[in-house]
Amino acid sequence: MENFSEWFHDILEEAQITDSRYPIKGMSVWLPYGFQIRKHTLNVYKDLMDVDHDEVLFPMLIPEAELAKEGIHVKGFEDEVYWVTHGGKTELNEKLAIRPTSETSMYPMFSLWVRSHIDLPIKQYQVVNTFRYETKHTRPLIRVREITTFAEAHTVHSSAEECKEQTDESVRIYKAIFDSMGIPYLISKRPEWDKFPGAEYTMAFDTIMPDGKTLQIGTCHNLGTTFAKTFDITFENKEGEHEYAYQTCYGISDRVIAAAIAAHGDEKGLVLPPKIAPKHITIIPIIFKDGAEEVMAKCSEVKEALQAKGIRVQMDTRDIRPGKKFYDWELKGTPLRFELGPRDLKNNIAIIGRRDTGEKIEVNLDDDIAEIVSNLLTSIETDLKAKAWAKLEESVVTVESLDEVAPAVEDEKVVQFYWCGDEECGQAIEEETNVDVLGLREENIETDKVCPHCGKPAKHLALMAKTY
RNA sequence: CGGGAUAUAGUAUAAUGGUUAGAAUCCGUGCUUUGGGAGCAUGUGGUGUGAGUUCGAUUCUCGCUAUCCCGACCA
Repeated sequence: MENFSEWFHDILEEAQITDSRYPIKGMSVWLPYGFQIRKHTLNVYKDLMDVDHDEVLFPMLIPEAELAKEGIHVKGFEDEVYWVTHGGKTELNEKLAIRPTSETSMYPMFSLWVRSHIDLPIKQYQVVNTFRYETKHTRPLIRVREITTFAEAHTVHSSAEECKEQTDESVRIYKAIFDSMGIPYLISKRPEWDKFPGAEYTMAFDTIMPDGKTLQIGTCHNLGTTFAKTFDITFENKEGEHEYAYQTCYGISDRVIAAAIAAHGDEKGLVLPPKIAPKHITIIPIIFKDGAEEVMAKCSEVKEALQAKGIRVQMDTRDIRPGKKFYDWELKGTPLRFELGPRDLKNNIAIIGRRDTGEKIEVNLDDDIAEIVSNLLTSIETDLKAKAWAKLEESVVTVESLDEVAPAVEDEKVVQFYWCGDEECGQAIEEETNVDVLGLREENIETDKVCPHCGKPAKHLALMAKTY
């Protein structure tokens, strides 16, 4: 995969994930196969969130006055908001923003809902589309103008400690999501100048794409009382005093799917982790004129047996040569393939092929095939994850001087270095190297290293990379 | 948003200021096939959009839209 950009663009079309020919820049269509992947990804998300969050749905339009209330926040988004200015031919008295994110849509309502500490915490999430007028070159799933799958959670708490705990918990939830899809990640605390507009601090997940650039795939923001002050979210505490509520928000998007595709794919196409694969296994009957009925009957029997055990199974009965079917499902990334022809039937065996390793396993038709398949799916999940993590770890190199940054980045690496943590120094480093500081991988550590820019004692381990 | 390039069939492409825009692939139909991308026959389908130059524009010029590369910004 020497040209990731091209590979990614082609695979989305060939595997029928999205059709990016929709005539608006940065907006594309989810095709049935891609939609299935998206659905299973959302199920992973929802299963984890539903444990102690409530799913809700807020309106997409936000009055200009609400959006403008939080000065720092609005400044972060002002250049990328779409506006609704007319209703039919009538110009609206007040422009309506199409949500670029939902804080200003949700928090005025939170203000009405929160009265006392009894009402807290509130933990809600919604899966919606959001819109951002991107000026940069857009890229399906990675940089789009309509984020079709914006899964955002918002919580309200009665103390700063609880807020901090929630942010830690959010990080744990996101780890679980990425782990179940085998997506490797780097967690870092974003630098001051790159945190979510209005947040106290931002914990971010970045993955490394095959071209060495990082992709932000999830963020957890501790909002403190910034938004509570702006939107007047107050509660009466146990002592009968009114205080501002503490909030967090955290979100993931379509990019998770982009990351899964990029993390596991190969020259033959997609390699989908079982959790999000539309089908776990494709049964390919090998049909000749003679014995076709028997082969089909056995295949159907296997299909039903697998289905009964909750395995997502399909049978490819198209009247084309088997080789074509093999290529098709390899391209689409189905984790397993089950081949059965007259010759096998005579020997009472079948072949199961693994998409990730190409390995072919002979099974006896009297064996518990559902059991074998389940076990294979589990090892595929484990192996994909291990392979992707090994690649990520290989991609991170430690540097001691800024001169080493450019060659490392040229070599498609992410660099980590010991840093003093001063904002001014960080900005200077970004300017000098023309590489972004992702953030702090480890904070306030004991080290005798010095900052490669200013020479002051280093306090943190920081990450730098070319970013998407 | 600044600099550069591109736009021909579903896809990737060839050609042309003037009769009917060509081959591939894909797709449809028929027959023979089917253990790693089948063969033959036959058929459908095309110059992004708006204006200008011109007797005549897919071709030349400009705007718009979209796509690709580089930069600033951003998730």
